[in-house]
Amino acid sequence: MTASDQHTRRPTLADVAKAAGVSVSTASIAFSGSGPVSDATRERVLAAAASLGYDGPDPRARSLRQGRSGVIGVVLEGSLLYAFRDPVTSITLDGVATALGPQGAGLLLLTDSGEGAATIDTAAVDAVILLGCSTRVDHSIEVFGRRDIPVVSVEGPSRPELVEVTLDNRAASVVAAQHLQSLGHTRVGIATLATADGHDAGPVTDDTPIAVSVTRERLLGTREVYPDAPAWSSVHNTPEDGRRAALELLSVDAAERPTAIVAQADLLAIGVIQAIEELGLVVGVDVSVIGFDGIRIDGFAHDLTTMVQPASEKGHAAGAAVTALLAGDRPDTPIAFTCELHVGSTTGPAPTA
Amino acid sequence: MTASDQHTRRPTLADVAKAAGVSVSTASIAFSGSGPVSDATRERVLAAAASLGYDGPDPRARSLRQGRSGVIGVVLEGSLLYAFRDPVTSITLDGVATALGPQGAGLLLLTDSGEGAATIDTAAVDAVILLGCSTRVDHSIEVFGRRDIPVVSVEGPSRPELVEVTLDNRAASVVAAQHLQSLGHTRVGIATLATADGHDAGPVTDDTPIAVSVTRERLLGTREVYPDAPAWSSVHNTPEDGRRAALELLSVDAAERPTAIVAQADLLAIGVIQAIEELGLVVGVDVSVIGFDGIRIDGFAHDLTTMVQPASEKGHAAGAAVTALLAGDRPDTPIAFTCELHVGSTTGPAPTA
DNA sequence: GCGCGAAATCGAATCGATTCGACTACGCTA
DNA sequence: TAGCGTAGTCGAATCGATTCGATTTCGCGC
Repeated sequence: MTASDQHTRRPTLADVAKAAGVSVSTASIAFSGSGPVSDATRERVLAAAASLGYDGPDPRARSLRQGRSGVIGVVLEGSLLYAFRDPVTSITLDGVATALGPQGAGLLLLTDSGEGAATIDTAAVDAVILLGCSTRVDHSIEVFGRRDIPVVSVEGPSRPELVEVTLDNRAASVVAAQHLQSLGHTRVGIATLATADGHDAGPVTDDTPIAVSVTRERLLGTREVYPDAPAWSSVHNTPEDGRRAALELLSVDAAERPTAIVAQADLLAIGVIQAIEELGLVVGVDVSVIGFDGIRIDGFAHDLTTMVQPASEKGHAAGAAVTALLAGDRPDTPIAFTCELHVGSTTGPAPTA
Repeated sequence: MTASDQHTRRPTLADVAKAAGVSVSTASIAFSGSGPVSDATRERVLAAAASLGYDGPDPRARSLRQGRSGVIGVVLEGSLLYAFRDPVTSITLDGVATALGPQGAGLLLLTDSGEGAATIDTAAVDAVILLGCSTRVDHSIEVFGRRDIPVVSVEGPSRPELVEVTLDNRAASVVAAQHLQSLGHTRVGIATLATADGHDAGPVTDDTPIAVSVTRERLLGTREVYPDAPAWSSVHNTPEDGRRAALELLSVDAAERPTAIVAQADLLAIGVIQAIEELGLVVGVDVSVIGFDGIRIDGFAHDLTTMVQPASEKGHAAGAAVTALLAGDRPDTPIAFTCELHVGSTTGPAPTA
């Protein structure tokens, strides 16, 4: 090593140790605090570090040696744009962050879509949280299993080796449907979420394969009450897609037309309401609308009837589960959450005509 | 190593190499594709890997050796909850992700708030993108500089060593104010974003120190046209905070009352409108409202007058800048974006009374 | 005054890959 | 047939820390 190298190269712990006149192991201890060091030594090490411009151990080296990176992977369905457009995702993620907060683990965003698939198995994560993913991630789950990386699945795929955080999607959908039933509705239409990542929007029959568990469970719940209800799937959880679905469902003879629409998500419901109004119909009178999620939509004109889910708690539970798993405890699984019916002004008695 | 260890321990590249009867270096090349290998050898290595359940190189070891982790840090202001509640953040982040997409770099979410501060300097990131951060991250920027970690600041702090992606916040705010001026408004109130992370809401005078550059620039722009306009700062960019700000600004004698309110963000504007309506006034008639951002608010009843900013492009530029920096190119800085005035129905002529 | 345990420090092994330089063998040209 | 370039392979160094076991030093009780 020449003198000029010393200017170029970033200082390492070895340089600091040499400058402080101690061994590398002692310097390491002085930084990490694991093990006994005299105050004098520690100060000497820290002083040497400061004068060399050393900012602490290289995280890469540290994580190799310790086998932990301090990073939790969060796998989202589809693109970030659509993932975060749904407030439920943000709120859940915030719950995760708060549960993880104290340790200050970083959250690494990953998606289960095409390109990212290379990354998802490649990332240096200590644990993984799947947020509403489809069966597409099955392969990755196996890889994580072989690597002893704990996986928490929030309303995602179900497998024995992973910890699940669940919502009573099916039961809640039954409650929602019964609410409509109690109002006298007999003809309802269903606006579903995506059946599988990358699939086009279109009619959903009993034979349609559904890879996304949330979509499947909510549909099954509704069909328990309304077995023959026509359903139309969307690609994204957005008002635009909900609007399109509603237009499809409502474009039939007036005699056949649904008097109520079950939307599998509030964002879809917003679009459904928009479509109804475009058709010159009155929401809650001509056509009732019930959503799912219970998000607060700022400045939204209607008080949406919906199944309110505890998104923040869900995220918090997922974060806590990760913490437990990393500590060696295996939490009881599944960790189940339930929804509550909120009756707003978008549902009303079935029109008598 | 005993036989039982082989069952416990995860296989390493060395194990694979031994099983395939090749050297570790050859096995490495067979996996990474860097360097010549005969097809026969590669197949033998891959077969050995498959039979041992080896899923590719350990990312920790790889990143130590290569000095790169494939992870880009994204530093957000405040908590994730509030960060993602603003659609601008999500959209920008998605822009970043698309620009980074092909390489499949992961995005590591970091916040500049208290606890995370330990993490932010500790994370193994190849580059960092600051999204609208305050001066609080100044120390971290220095650390990144010493570590040769490129930093891109999107509407964040400005320093010579970092690449900046900017918005014409000040000029756009002038345009917004001039729009009100052209409508005859003389008394306007300003609902600002947070002046500094952790600060309480309250009046903003010329002496108030403002650590968040976005807040400062937009305020300066408005004050160029309306030097004496009273301003009230919020803590979070939410309708609730906007509503409170509006109630503060409007709770004066009718003669003194602003006929228009400039909100520094659309989410604030929504709350402002809500407050106006609560007071029994008519938006766009009694009190005009202009926002900033140009987000589409699903199902929102009003067509908000606002300065539309290219959030996605901003994110994309930031991602592209990171890519360039990592490739060794230093992009021209700052990379500047401009806003456009969208005139909706929430602004109208100043009341003549 | 002797011995013992704890505190402080050190040297060396280790984490699991990538990469560099060296070596072999082979095919091609003159 | 001698010479040369290249594809293929290997061994060893390296990335920068943490951690284990050993060694030294010191204080204290008996």
